[in-house]
Amino acid sequence: MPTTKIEAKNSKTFKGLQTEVQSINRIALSVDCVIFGFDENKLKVLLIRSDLKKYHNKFSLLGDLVKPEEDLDTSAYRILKQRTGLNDLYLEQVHTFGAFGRHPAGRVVTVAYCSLINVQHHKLKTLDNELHWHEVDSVSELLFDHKKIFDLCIEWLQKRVQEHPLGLSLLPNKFSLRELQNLYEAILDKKLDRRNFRKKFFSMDYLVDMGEDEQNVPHRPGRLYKFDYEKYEKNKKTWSGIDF
Amino acid sequence: MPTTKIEAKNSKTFKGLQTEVQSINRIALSVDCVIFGFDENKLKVLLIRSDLKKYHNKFSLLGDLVKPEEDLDTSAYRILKQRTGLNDLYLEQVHTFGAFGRHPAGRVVTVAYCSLINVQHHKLKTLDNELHWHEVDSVSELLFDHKKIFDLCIEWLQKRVQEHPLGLSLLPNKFSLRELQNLYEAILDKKLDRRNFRKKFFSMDYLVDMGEDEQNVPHRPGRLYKFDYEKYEKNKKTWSGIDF
DNA sequence: AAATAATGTGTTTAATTTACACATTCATTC
DNA sequence: GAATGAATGTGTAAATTAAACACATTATTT
Repeated sequence: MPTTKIEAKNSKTFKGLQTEVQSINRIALSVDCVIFGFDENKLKVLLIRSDLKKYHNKFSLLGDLVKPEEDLDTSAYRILKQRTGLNDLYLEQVHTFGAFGRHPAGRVVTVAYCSLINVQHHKLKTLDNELHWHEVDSVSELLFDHKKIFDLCIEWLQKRVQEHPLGLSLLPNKFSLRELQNLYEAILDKKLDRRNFRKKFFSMDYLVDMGEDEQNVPHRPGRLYKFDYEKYEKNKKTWSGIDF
Repeated sequence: MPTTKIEAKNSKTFKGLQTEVQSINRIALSVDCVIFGFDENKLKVLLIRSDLKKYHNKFSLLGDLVKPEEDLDTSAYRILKQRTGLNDLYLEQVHTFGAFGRHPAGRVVTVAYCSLINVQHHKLKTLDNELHWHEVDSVSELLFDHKKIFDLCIEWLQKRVQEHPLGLSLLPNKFSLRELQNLYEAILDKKLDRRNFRKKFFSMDYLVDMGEDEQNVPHRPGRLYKFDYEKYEKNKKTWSGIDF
């Protein structure tokens, strides 16, 4: 049983706290976005080539410092907007990385967000600048601790797509079941049984038949569906069962 | 299709970045710990009465500012150590709260951590100070946005105990199945079938029979078990299946 | 018209989850 | 020490869910 003295109270005055908050003890805070896309049946991530000479040829996540009067979430949306030109992307906070030596420019704690975007809608925008879509399989080295952040976000995504339909925001509004399955296979890095996959999705009963088929495919076209987010929001599951 | 100009590059020099990181754009960063305990078959949370006159009689989570040269995780462990006297508690980061106006003393972004401790081992320490165990059901008003943080951590816990054995760190090393079930019922706020609960836990096959029975219970004593963390770490599941 | 390639569908089996009841053991009470 | 009370400990049947697996259909291409 440890004998350490325990601090019984918050021993600070409000003024003292204000001083600490407003002068000392400050830290730079940043947001880094892991932006996923899905194209050519591959899961991709949007990276930027660092233009700092010190780090030329290294790619990094898209990030920026949080402004002093900006909500943290707003900051993440701002960065997305700046980089992709879009609001209304799926965005979720994943984890905060705060190891002391993680950034060479000084103490920077960064909050990682994952975003999912439909590559089809943004393909043109990345052609002639330093932004590039990379296949997630081939991401090896990134700036600073960005590889660690990226790896955690991949894990997060794999888990999350199994219990939440966020993955669907990587697809066009209308999609075929083949596209959907390709997406899941790409994210989970695993082959799935086509019949069971369909059965599963149909039984969840959130797919709406659009009454149209695919066009311009070199084989029999598949049916197109959209996802009924409204219905999903109403029927969300909560309890899944103890299992580990 | 939006027409916003997209920032193609990180347009900052390293020096410029250093300036931003080291002078302007700094923010106070804190850690707030939601410390769960389990006692008298109730899920409890450790709160502290604010000693700031402005906020007397309000309870708050246990938190402190992150020091400029301290790892974020280290910070959380330090706070736990200061408040409970213990290292080696289960601790996990949950979410970062960064709304601009959340703290009256200035801009403070806080990282919420959940910690689980065995109340039996620490009961005495909280008797004569401002720390109190509260039943989670009866937590209503907390300082600042701490209720929001607390609510999220409860949700987090409910989900997490179903897919990870962290809940067991709320129990003594040796525990009966009844205690285990009471714990799960308290956390999930739901009655569970005793037979199916046992079957489930036995089938996961991580409970080790200690060859002893409960003592000093006013009825037939139950068998005592411990959890085999080593085995769990080896056999961890990963894939669970698409379902939402 | 034939060949190709992917879509679309159903059944059987196994595994898991749920619902449910009675005998056993220890402590307490009379 | 016999009877009572209260919680432990166990098994089975039914229902649901997941897994494995094969063939007919449709549009395109040759």
